[in-house]
Amino acid sequence: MEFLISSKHFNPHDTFTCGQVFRYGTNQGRYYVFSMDKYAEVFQSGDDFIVETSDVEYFKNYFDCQTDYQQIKDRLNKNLVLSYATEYGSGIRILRQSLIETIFSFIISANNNIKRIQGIIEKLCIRLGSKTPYGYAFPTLLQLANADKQFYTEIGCGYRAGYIQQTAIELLNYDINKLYTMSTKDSKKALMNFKGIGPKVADCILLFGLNRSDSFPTDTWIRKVYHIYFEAGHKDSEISGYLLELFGSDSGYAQQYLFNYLRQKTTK
DNA sequence: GGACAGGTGCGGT
DNA sequence: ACCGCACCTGTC
Repeated sequence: MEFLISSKHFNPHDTFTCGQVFRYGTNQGRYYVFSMDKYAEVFQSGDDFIVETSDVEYFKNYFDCQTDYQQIKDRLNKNLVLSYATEYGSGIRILRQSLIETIFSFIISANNNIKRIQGIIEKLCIRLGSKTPYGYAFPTLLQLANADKQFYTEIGCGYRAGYIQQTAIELLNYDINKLYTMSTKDSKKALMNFKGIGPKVADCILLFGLNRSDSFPTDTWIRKVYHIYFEAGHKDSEISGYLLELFGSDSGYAQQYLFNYLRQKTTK
């Protein structure tokens, strides 16, 4: 089965390469992506992209199809830097991902590079996840909690091995649904009680796993953006607070456009 | 071969 | 609260 997304505010390259997701790739001109135990392929057809998947409803939500990106861009474009960034990454969508997958993916991402993160997550899926018709699923919480620390070391998690193992076990006895109903601020505090989740990782989980667009992950790239285009010499917590105030509930979108803008320009 | 990666935990003020 | 520092390890 398949459905269409207009290319006006979407393309898979912008969306997948702006750092929010790790299990994607290209094959013969098509993009493919995994999410938990689900899978989709994306390819262009005229002015649209076709999403081919066995779970249409899941991926319509995943690709944030009910959000009006024109309105978001109109608001953000009042800021000069953002007007360049939204033009540059016009096809970015914020993916509505699974909470468990974002929690563990972003613990792994801390002080790590994307290539290595992808390798670790792939091994994680192959060795712990269930087999599906198209590949291996991201492990369930139970599968993650049943693996020991040595396993996580073996697949290359380094000093994060203990964080992952501990957090998986603690989450087993935690009512994860609370995170959906709490305020963004309280959810962030709750997330930061788990090992391996600091302010940056918590913001990523809020934005990508809990759909809280009123969070602004401040990483090395955003720090650079801020110091180049906004002001110099501020601490992370101040940067995050300032940008959050500036962009409000559009913060998450602003963050992705800015991240993409600087990273693509400086790594090419 | 050393610095770098989408930071975090920990101990010391 | 707010620093400063050590930290696994593949990749360049």
